[in-house]
Amino acid sequence: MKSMTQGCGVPGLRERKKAQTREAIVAAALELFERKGYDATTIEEIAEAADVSPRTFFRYFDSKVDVVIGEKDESGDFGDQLSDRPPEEGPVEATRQVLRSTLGAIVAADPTFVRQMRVMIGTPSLQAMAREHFNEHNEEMVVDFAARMGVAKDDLRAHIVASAVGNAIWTVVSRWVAEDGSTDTLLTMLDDACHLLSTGIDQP
Amino acid sequence: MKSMTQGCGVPGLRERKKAQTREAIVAAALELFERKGYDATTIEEIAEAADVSPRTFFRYFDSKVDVVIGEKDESGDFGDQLSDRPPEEGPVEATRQVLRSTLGAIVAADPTFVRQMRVMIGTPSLQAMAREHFNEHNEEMVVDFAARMGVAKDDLRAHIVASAVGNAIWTVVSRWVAEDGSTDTLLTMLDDACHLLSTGIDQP
DNA sequence: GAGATTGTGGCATACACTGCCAGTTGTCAA
DNA sequence: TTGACAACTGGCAGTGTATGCCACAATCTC
Repeated sequence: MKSMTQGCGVPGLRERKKAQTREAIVAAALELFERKGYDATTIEEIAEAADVSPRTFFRYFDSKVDVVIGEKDESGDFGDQLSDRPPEEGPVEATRQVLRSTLGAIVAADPTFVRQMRVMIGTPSLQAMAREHFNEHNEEMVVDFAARMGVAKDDLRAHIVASAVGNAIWTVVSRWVAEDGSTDTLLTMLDDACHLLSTGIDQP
Repeated sequence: MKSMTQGCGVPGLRERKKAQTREAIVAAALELFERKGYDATTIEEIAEAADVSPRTFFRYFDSKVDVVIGEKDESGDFGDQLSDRPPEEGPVEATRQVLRSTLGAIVAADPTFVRQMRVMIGTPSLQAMAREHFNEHNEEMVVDFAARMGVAKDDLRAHIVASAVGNAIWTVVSRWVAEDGSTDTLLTMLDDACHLLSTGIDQP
């Protein structure tokens, strides 16, 4: 009743067409967003450029922002990777180690990532949601951090730390996208930020 | 051509009516948001309850979220207060000192503040914007923090710190609104959070 | 009170988004 | 190959937010 795709191997014509349509919508949308701005671009224009009906657009994306934000769970099992880090590492250090191996992979795997980020950064009405999207794994962080810090899951401090770390990642990535593009720079910036948080902001 | 209000003293009937209408809209909106939820409440219902036309609603508020988020600049001259703190204080400590004297005043001065916060917290689609609203003074923090840290205004670290502090404030206030209500608790939570950030997250 | 200014309501419109229904296309089994 | 079934698609109607425009009414100034 469920999978009519051939269990393995070739995805089947229907699946391929779907992927194709999705790609067409993303490509058309990003091109328009970059050219005339996110707010000035209508669903109708995207649909027309992608050669589908507006109704179909909403079958692939729940909303206009989803084309830019979309793609949940880019980094798979973030929570698991975090809990695999040795317990003697502090919250910041553990996160930094996970990100060092994850972040580069994400950037490399998804060629539209940087373009999406640029649209997010360049569109004020999107920034709030974009930041929230980067805090997607916040809850997993809270759980792991609480364990590392030896406090309860609902302890204020675990939430403070998760929030600080999550938003630091957003700050780093958004600045990196705006200025540069090399993975080395990204990791250097990440180290900088983590060092600051892990050793204390007010310390000289 | 500008002020037809009597320069001083009595605000004039027109001004009073405007304030009255605005209050009626806020009251009606909050009451409805609390009773049936933010998303399930329409502008039309708010307008009807406040006894104005939907069109007039949009003359007082740019959007539905503005009724909840609105009221820019609750804490007046945050940037000035920050730069008035002695330079030997670190970014976190300086912010904490300013907030200790400011936060209580804000809460006390605006009786609808807590109700608005509760709606924000209880409405997923609002949380992103609410967080952003709390980062309203982010730019001022960046400028002051950069000076305290002896780095340039566009240095990554200044931004990281401002982001960490801003979101810590949001975390503290939102948890405080959800659990308690006394000013003492608020200040204790603030101290906790600041201590963590100022001395270093990964330090035991 | 006369005239200028400003607040208000109603109307038309644009855009995001959803439910519904009919028509087409891909899939699987006989 | 063919026919039944499921999934994809487009069009239409409708809701809700938000904006521009115009006429009318209330307030303010003189």
